[in-house]
Amino acid sequence: MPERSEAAEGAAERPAAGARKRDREATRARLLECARLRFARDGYDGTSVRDVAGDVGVDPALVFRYFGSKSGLFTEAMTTSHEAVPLPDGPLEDLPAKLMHQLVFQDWSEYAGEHPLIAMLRSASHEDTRDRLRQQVCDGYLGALAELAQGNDKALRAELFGAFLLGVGILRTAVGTPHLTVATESDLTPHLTAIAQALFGPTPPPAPSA
Amino acid sequence: MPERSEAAEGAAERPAAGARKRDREATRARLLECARLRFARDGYDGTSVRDVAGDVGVDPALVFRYFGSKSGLFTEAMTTSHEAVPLPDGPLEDLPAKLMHQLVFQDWSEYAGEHPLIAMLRSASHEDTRDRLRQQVCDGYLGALAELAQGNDKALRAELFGAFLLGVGILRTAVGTPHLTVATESDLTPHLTAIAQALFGPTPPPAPSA
DNA sequence: CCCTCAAGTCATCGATCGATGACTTATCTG
DNA sequence: CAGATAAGTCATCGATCGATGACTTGAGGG
Repeated sequence: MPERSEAAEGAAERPAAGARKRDREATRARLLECARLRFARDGYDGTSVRDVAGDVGVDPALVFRYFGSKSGLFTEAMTTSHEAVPLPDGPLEDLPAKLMHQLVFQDWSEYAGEHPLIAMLRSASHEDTRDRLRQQVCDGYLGALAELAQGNDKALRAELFGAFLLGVGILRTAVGTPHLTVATESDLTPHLTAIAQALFGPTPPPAPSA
Repeated sequence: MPERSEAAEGAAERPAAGARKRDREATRARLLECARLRFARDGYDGTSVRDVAGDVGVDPALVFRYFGSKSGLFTEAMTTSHEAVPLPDGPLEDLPAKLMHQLVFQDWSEYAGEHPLIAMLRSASHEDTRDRLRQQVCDGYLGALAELAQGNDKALRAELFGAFLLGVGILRTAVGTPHLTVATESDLTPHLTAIAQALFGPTPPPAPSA
C-alpha cells in the first residue's frame, strides 16, 4: 500500500527550456508549487521534504537552505497562495451561489482539486494551521456573509452557512458521499438558495426571545 | 512544541484495585480505550503505538501481540466503539434536532470531546478510514434522513443536511469559529429547524424541471 | 580564460517509528 | 511446592524523517 504516492510530477519540474539553468527564484517557486500540491493532497504529516524535493528534481537539502525548515516551507506555501483566492464581488444576494461555485466548481487542481481551505484541513495536525484557518475563515468569508443577515445573531447565522459550505466540500472529497459527489451545480443551486433563504431571508425563524 | 502530548492518563491505567493483576481481556480493553482517545485526538499518524502502550502502562510489544499491527489496533478501536452510537429513535420529524443534540451535546469525552465520526476525520490519512466513514455515514445517518424527504432527490437533500451537521461539528472543534463554539443548543435549534424545513419541509424549492 | 560566488549536492547524524523474536515473571493447577 | 502456561518485558532491527555542514559545480565578470 503506497502510503506516499510518488506520481506528483508533471507540473513544475522542468526549467522552461529557455531560462537559466540555476535560477534561485525559479527553483523556489517550483518548490512552493509542488509543496502546495503535496500538502493539499497528503497533509502536513503525510508529506516529506524528500517528496517535495523529488518532485522538483532537486536535493532535499536545498529546501532547508531556502525555507529553513519543513514548517517554514509549509507556512510560505500556504501564505503565498491565498492572496489568489479573492472573495467574489457583485450583488450581495449572489454571494451564496458564488461561494458555492468557488467551492465546488472552480479549478483547484493546484490544491489536489479542492478549495484551499478544505485542503488545509488535511494539515490540521500542524500547529499554525488551525489559527490560520480560523483567521482566514472568520476575517474573509464569515464577515462578508454576516452582511447578508440582520438581527442580533447574524454572525452565528453566517457561521452556520459557512458550516454548510464546508460540510458540502468535505462530503464531496474526504468522505465521498454518493449523490453529492456527482451532483452538478444546477443540482445544488436550488437547495443552496433555500438554505440561504432560511438563514438570511426575510422570514427568520421565530426567535426565542422576541 | 509538544507534537505528541503525554498527558492522556487518568482513565484506564489502573487495574481496578481488586481484579487480577495479569488479565488479558482487561488489558486489551484498556488498550482499546486509550487508543480510541489518542486516535480521536491526534489522528492515526499523530498517534504512536508507544503512546498508547505508555498510557496503559504496558510494553509496546504487547500491542502487536494483541492486535497484530498498529492498523489492527486502529481498526478494532474504531469498530468496537460505534456499536454504541445508535441512531436516535422516536418521531421522524424530531430526527434533525436529535441528531444535532447527539452531535453537539452528548458526552463524547472518550473521543476527545467530539462525535466519533468527526473525530475519525482526523485519521483520514488511513486507508480504511474513508471507506468506513462513507459506509457508516451513508448506511446509518443518510438513510434515515432520506426518509424525511420526498421527491426524486431526497437522497441528495439528506446528504446536504448531513453536510450541514458535519460542518457545524468541524467549525466548532477543528476550526474554532467564535460564535458557533460557544453557542448553546437553544441558540442553534431554531436555525436548525429552519434549515430542516427548507430541505425537507412542505415547501420545496422550485425544482428546475417541474 | 579563469576566478569567484552562489546554486545545488553528498554524506551523515540523531531521533522516532513499526515490528519481531527471545526472554522473564506472574498466576493457576495438581 | 513444583511445573506449566500465558501475560508481559527487553533488546534490537530496518526504515524513514528532519536537519546540518562540508563539498562540488555551474554561470557570469574581469
